[in-house]
Amino acid sequence: MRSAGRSKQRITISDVAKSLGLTKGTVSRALNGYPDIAEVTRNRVQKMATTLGYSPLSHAQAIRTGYAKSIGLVLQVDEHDAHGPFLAGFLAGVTKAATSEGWTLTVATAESDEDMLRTLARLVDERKVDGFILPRTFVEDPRVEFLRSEGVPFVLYGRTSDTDGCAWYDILGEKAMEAAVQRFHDHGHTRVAFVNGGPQYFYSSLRLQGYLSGMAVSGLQIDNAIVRSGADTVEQGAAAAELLLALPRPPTAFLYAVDMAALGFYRTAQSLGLSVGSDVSVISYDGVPEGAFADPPLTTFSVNRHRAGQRLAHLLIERIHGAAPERLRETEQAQLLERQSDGPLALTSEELAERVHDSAHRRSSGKEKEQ
Amino acid sequence: MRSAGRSKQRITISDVAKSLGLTKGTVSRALNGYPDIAEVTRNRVQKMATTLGYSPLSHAQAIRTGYAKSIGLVLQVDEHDAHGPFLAGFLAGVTKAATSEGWTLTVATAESDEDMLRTLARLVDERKVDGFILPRTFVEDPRVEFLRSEGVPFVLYGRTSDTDGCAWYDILGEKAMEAAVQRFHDHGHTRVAFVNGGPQYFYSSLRLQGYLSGMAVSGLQIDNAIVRSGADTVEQGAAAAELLLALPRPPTAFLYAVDMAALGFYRTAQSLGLSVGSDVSVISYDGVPEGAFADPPLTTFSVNRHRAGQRLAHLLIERIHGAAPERLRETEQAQLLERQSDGPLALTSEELAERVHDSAHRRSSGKEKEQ
DNA sequence: CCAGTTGCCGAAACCGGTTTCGGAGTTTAT
DNA sequence: ATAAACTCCGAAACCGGTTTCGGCAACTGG
Repeated sequence: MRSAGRSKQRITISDVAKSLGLTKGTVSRALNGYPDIAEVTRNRVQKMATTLGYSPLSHAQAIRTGYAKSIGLVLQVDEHDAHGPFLAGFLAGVTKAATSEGWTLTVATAESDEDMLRTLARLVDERKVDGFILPRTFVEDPRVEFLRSEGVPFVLYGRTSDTDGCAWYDILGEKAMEAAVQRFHDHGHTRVAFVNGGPQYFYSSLRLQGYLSGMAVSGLQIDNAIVRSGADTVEQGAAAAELLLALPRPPTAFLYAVDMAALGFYRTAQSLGLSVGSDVSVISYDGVPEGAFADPPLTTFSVNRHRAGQRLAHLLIERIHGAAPERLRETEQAQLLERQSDGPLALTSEELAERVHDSAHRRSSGKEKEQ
Repeated sequence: MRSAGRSKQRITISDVAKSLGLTKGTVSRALNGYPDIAEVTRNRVQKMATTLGYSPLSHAQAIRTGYAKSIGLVLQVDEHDAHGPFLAGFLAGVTKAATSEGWTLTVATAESDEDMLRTLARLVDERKVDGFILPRTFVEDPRVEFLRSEGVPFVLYGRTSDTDGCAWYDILGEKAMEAAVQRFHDHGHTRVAFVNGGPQYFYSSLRLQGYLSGMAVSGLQIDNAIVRSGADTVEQGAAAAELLLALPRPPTAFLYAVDMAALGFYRTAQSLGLSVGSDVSVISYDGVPEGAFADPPLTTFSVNRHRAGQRLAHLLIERIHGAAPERLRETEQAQLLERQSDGPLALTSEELAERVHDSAHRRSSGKEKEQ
């Protein structure tokens, strides 16, 4: 059960105390900023601690203080791996901020909603983490309810409706949607479709708002026939595109709330012989790396995930230290990546309909694409 | 410094002991399989523990046992974020295996080599983790040397030259390269270029071996002019492609050791007006999601990262428990994803050279593409 | 029947910290 | 000068476990 063990003897708080002729209690208080320690003593202790290379064992602290100095992140893996591309930079941001304050990041994964709650419970039960970062908030989020009822600190990556006790960091997706509509409008488009993500995500409601507001600002007519939702994956995005393009008066501009779904739009457009970026325009949101390698590269709003991670870690630590959640709410703008999937209006809605119709005929026999 | 704290009172080992009329020492021994506990007592204890919902506090255990039951993973972020797409499934695998044995995953990031060693040292120094999974092994790997000298358990995701004390899990990239060459050969290609990753990675040496062996098996001539290395990113891959295609007798088939670099090949091919999958063929290795959205979809060897993570976590835990590293070495095959970036020989090397030459002329004027 | 094992558990030390309590020495107020 | 109030630190309990040690009772063997 042992072996493979480390050898080097750690230097403990007692070592520091001994070499200073103090007791470990005094050293502890000196290091932790208690007021009943003479300033000169505190300095001696701190100096000795650094020259000896002492650093407290967080486990030992945790057992008494109850705080592990660890932030928790539980990823839902089955979730149409939308997480994937988000992850690397995000983790870097979180750990960077965490380490700078002497904290660590504990990550776990869950395969279902129940698994998620079980995992959260286990981590907090075993005191492995002091709080959580919750990515991708839902309209009805069981994680929030659970943690709130348990009194466990958490910070949302995203916003939510029931803001009670919630701290968050979020990107203003609604502003991005609004700007996208105006960009389409500036390019002469008037029939702008909106393909939203799943209604279970809170961000979907925000992005819809943004779309509607953008349409209003641009003075464009809202047609519910070209507003869809529930597209988070490539397949779902492709299906939505098929439906929209098959309309009698198809939209010429497509605003997607989610990059992966927008990549599905490419698939449909291609199979209909439509050239993305000229025949039809699409703008999306997320900034996934796949978008840069699509043909043509996807115009999208990118979020700085590194920064998001960093801020979230910071906010969570503040929250754990007792800051009021109301004070811990930050939002930021997404950044437009102007690429080639959108452009000036080239085909009218009617011409587009014709093209689609023609292509549908040819499709009955020949299959295949080329490039 | 406090507040926001949990309320519910944990039940401790003393609670279990008290409600059984035993001492906590006895309960501890009963739960941990000590032989000096009567079987009937052990059963009573276990039953009571579960009905009371007792689970030991890992920190409290760690302080005495020295083991935090946590596996460490330090990601190098500056590393041409090749990590990105690898990550999600990998983490899921690691945490799945870890949790099933009551362990957790602590992740950190490092921004440079020194930062990496510092971070490793810190984590083990503070006893935050009991060992590490080291992804992407280098030919000369400072992490390995450091951990070996410190006596800290670790497991490699990849192999290495100095196998002393090393346990690992790896995918047989060399077999994949070999199979790819043969696939090209079966399609009539004879001039097969190889674009390797950076020579600092150990896998590059293996993949080169695989390429050479594949060429030998297929009876193809090896021409050092069409064997390159150092391409891990899109840009580097694109640059290599430019050089190779500018040769008097350019290759018609391109074997890339790294997907991201292969995506750079697309860029170059496109700018030269070459159609990937027909005019020129490319096969690669990694199975990054971006490849599926390239046009045409990239034929590549995919590795099951979820499984890799799972096995690595398991191996590391065994290693920490004292198993000999020689016993902890596993390898597996990559899986070919037959997509559309390769095909039968269509253009001879000479015809290809001509096409490239013509295109180079037209290129002097027009310029576009960005990402 | 008695000495020597063996089985089983309690008592207590221990791990490396934190926190409470009290008291000695010094300063301030009267 | 003395009482009261501070300053500052030692002593010891404590957190929640693990591990060592020793001893009692029940078996053995001779």
